[in-house]
Order: sequence, then structure tokens, then C-alpha cells
Amino acid sequence: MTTHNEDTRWLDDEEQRTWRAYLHATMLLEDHLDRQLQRDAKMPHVYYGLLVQLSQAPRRRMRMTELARNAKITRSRLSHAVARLEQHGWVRREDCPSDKRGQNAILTDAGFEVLEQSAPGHVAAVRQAIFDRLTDEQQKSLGEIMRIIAEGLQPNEAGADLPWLR
Amino acid sequence: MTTHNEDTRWLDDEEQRTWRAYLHATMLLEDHLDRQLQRDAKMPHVYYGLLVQLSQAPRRRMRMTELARNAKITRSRLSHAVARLEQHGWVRREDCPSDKRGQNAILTDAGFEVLEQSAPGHVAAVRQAIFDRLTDEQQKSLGEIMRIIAEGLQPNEAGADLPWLR
DNA sequence: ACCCTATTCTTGAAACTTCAACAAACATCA
DNA sequence: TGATGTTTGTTGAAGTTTCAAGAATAGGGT
Repeated sequence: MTTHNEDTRWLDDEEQRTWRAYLHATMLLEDHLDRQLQRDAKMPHVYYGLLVQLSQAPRRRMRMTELARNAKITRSRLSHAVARLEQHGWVRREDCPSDKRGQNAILTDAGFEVLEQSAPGHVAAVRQAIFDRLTDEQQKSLGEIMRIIAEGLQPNEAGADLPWLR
Repeated sequence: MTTHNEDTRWLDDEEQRTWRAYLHATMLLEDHLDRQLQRDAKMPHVYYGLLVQLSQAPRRRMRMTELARNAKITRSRLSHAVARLEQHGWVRREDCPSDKRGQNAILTDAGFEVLEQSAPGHVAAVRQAIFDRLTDEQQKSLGEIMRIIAEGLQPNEAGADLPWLR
């Protein structure tokens, strides 16, 4: 698979341009949002995403593993992240009552406030970078495309261990 | 801009779904490629991209600033990256003859080899994640969309300081 | 009850990125 | 020439991410 062979299907010209555009756009946007949030909310974009997830969860809390899965990051990364968010007082941990291994990450009031205050600016940034510039057609298309890509990379999210459903 | 006001234009339902799909797809893909390359080429995706840029440059060399601009990363990040790539023997530096401040990053033969050996696997990964899954329509659309987004985030790439051209 | 395997979450070290500060060289202009 | 401001590239420290390893609990099956 890594062997140097002659019959690799290289990217043609348009594919290359598309791929490069993808790389550039995603890097620029991620950088942009990171700076935006680092300035306004004192945290990187990924951490902000964690708070958002928690804010939408039932009692503003979520099991570590589920949070990691939703946010598409590793449990290890989440552990470190929550540790830091805890230092800032935006999240706290609590033992899970039903599973002694488990931990719940809980959004604190302080955390919720930060979210409330920085959300408008964040949405504005996203809107300005994406939705304001695309036609309805393109928006729809972007959604579909991204779902397809994500699906392909996801280790069969649901039903993975239900072979009879495949 | 960060003020908590009532008239923020929040994302509607479909916009949210699109935005989340975007975040998930881009994270998953970046992770995927990072692991792929870390395994096969012993370096992260961004570093690999630098080698690619160099391999396509005139004499396999490029001024640091230009390389940083092309790769959409900061000069600082590039400095650190090149330092490491240099340790591995994949890149070397050379003083720029015309500008005593300048440095050229140069792709070594060893660097070129690594590239040659890992390129097929990398292309395969990209193809599998993106191009194999999208219709021609969608590919075209993706390219257009990403160019639009990138353009919006770019501080006016060319002609920025040529006000009479705007 | 016991054994075996899987899951959950954490940890520390190494690698990577960001940010602010800096020195050196260039450029412009008087 | 000298003053002033800009560009180039680097550095160190602090923050973040990855990776491999490990402790604790859970979930069967026998």
C-alpha cells in the first residue's frame, strides 16, 4: 500500500486543484476561528466545541466517552482538555453513579456564561466565512458532501456490531 | 462584536447540520491523514505538505516566507517545522544570495525519496476519503465552494496593495 | 465464585503549535 | 548619510495533541 508502484491513480488536474482548495480553506478557517475564540473566549475552537456539546446535553453533562465520540476526538485528548477547562472553572467532573469507572463532564454556570457571551461573535464568524458567501444550492451541496466524507471515515457509527443489519 | 445581544442571526436547522457535518468531516479526515502519514512517512500531514511544495518548486527550494504563504501557515510554525525536517535530513537550509536576511528551504534527496515512497499511499487515502465517494458534480461543487471560502479568509492575496485594481 | 477479556479514563513524555519578543537586513526618504 | 519604519526569520515559553502504557471497573461465560 505504501509501495512505490507504477500504477498509482494520481490526481488529475482538477482533482488536485480541488484538493488543494480544500486544504487551504480548511486550514484558513480553522486558524481564523481559533484566533477568534482565543481572543473572545480564551480557548481554542475544539474546547469551545466541547462546551457547546455539554450545553446541549440533558443536564448539561455527558459521559467522557460519549463527549469524545460526539466531538470526534480521542478520550485522551478529551481528558487533557477537560483538565484544563476545569482549571478555568468552566467544567467540572463528577463520578458517574451507575458505572464506577465513569466520569461525567459538567458545564458550570461560569462555563455557560462564557458560551453565552462568545456565541454571537462565533456564529458571526462562521456565517461570514461560509454561509454568507454560498448560494442555497451550494450550502445544500456542502452539507451533503461533508456528510458523505464523514460517513466514509467513521468506523460504522451505529450498527457496527449488528452484522445482521448490514 | 462579542456583545451579548438579542438580534444575533443564529444558524437555522439546516445550517447547523451543515456546519456540524463540516466540522466532523474535516476533523476526521485530518486525523485520518495524520495517522496515515505518521505511520508511512514518519511525519504529520502539514510537514508532508511542505515537502510536496518544495518538490514542485523550481530547484526544489523556496524562500521561507513564500513557503509559509503557500502552505498557509505562520513563519514561526514553519521555522520549527523546518528545524525538525532538517533533523531528519529531509530538508536543508541555505542562505539566500540576494537577500542576506533570507533563507531557502531545500528538499534533499532523502526527502524526495520519502515523498516518492509515501505519495501513492497518501493519494490513495485522499482518493478513498473524497474522490471515490463523490459524483463529478459534487467534486466540481466542492472545489468551487472551497475556493470561495479560502478567498474570503485570505487577506486579499494578490493586488492587496494595488488599490487602483480593486 | 472465578477467570478472562473489554471498556473507561487517566497519565507522562515527546512532538507540535501559538504567541510575543527579538536581531538583522532592507527600504524609503529627507 | 542617517533616521525611521518594514520585512525576514528565529527563539523560548506556554499551551495543546499524540502515543503508549496502565489502573480500575464491568461483563460475560464456566
